[in-house]
Amino acid sequence: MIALVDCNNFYASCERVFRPDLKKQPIVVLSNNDGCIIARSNEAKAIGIRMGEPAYKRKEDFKKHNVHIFSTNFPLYGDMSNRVMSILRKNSKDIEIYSIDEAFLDCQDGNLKEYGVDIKKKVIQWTGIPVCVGIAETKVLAKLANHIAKKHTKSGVFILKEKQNILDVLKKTNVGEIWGIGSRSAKLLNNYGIYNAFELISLDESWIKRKLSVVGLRIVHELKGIKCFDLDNKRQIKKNICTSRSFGTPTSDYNHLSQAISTFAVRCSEKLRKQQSSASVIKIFIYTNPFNPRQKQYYGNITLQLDQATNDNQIMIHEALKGLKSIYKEGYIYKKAGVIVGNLIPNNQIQLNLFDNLNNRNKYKKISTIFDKINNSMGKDKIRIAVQGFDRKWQMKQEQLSPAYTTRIEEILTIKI
DNA sequence: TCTGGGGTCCTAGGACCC
DNA sequence: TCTGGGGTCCTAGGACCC
Repeated sequence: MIALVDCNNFYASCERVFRPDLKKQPIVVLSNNDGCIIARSNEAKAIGIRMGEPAYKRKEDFKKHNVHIFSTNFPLYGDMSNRVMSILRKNSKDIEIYSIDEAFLDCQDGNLKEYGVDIKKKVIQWTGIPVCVGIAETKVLAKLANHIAKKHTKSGVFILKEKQNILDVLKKTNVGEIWGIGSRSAKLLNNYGIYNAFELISLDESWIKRKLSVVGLRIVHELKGIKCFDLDNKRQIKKNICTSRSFGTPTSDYNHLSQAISTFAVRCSEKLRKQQSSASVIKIFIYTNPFNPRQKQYYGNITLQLDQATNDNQIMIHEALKGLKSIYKEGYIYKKAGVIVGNLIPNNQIQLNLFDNLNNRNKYKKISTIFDKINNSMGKDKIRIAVQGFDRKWQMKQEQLSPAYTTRIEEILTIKI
């Protein structure tokens, strides 16, 4: 059996752990740049605040209902996530950490209800984060079970096992609510008169394959209790890595862009070194604000092949700026920029280039290692390449940032007794 | 009237997830 | 004034091979 443990309103719950005064209060967490609403407490959901809405459109509701607003605080959420996951790891045979706030657990077919309740109790008691648990035979069904646990149970635990029970649930599940069926596929199915999961699994399989490809067919199999997705416990190695940001203040200044792009290139290199791989291609993009119809629009992007796969700060900056130079156009107001590195190769499998004209790669490598050492202990970008800049006028807005309670010693919680 | 059969690799675009 | 960031997988079609 597979259990899906999913944290409730994760980011909002993280903020609340350290602000017990906000119990039962509406909370929202905003995306980078304080742009969109990306997490809501139950109270905020009840007001009708939707996921992904631009925050400025809800300003009045925030005021009217006294909604507490937070900028994203990823160091905090990442750390809280690690705490939750370590508890789950200790309480299961095998675990797949699927995202920052959910994990699939391999669980014995014993007293499942007791198991789920126990996990839920431990996590809330040891971290302060409420979770729900759904248990079933396949991942897709476990997802469904979790959904029911969240919406329709008091205990926050739901076991989806008996055949008749499953069919009843499928009849009440809209196709769009199934994990892996997105809005496009849901619309397509609706057009053919298929509305719920039971109707979906009753269809001819060759038709499903034709319309929804093997991806859809696998989902249908999983709904029928046939396992197609195994627990994946070692997917840490990424195939692409991206660092991109919207700017707090849009800019047309080339220097701002080069500061941003070189900083993103360094971020990508750091992520590469962390997973011990190197990139063979790098893509750079810059674009104007697509939501502003009165502005001249431009989307510039270029992909560069590297002579030899690398994860070095300086080489990556060099290539990124070469790319930026070729796509930059004067007279546009840029809102967002980013760097994507791809064709990632494990460091010990890099193909050397016969015509490599960079004969001091080892020296660069040592410098990057030292950068990591200093920045890991002293703070991000404490030591940096000059072109990354110091004034950082383009940096994102985070006006409602909560303290990094668990990862920065000077921001640790003070308790008065 | 009528033109084979069997492969690989790469890329762009679509669909999906959190 | 004001709209996030980071991923994965699959397919069709092109270009190529014998």
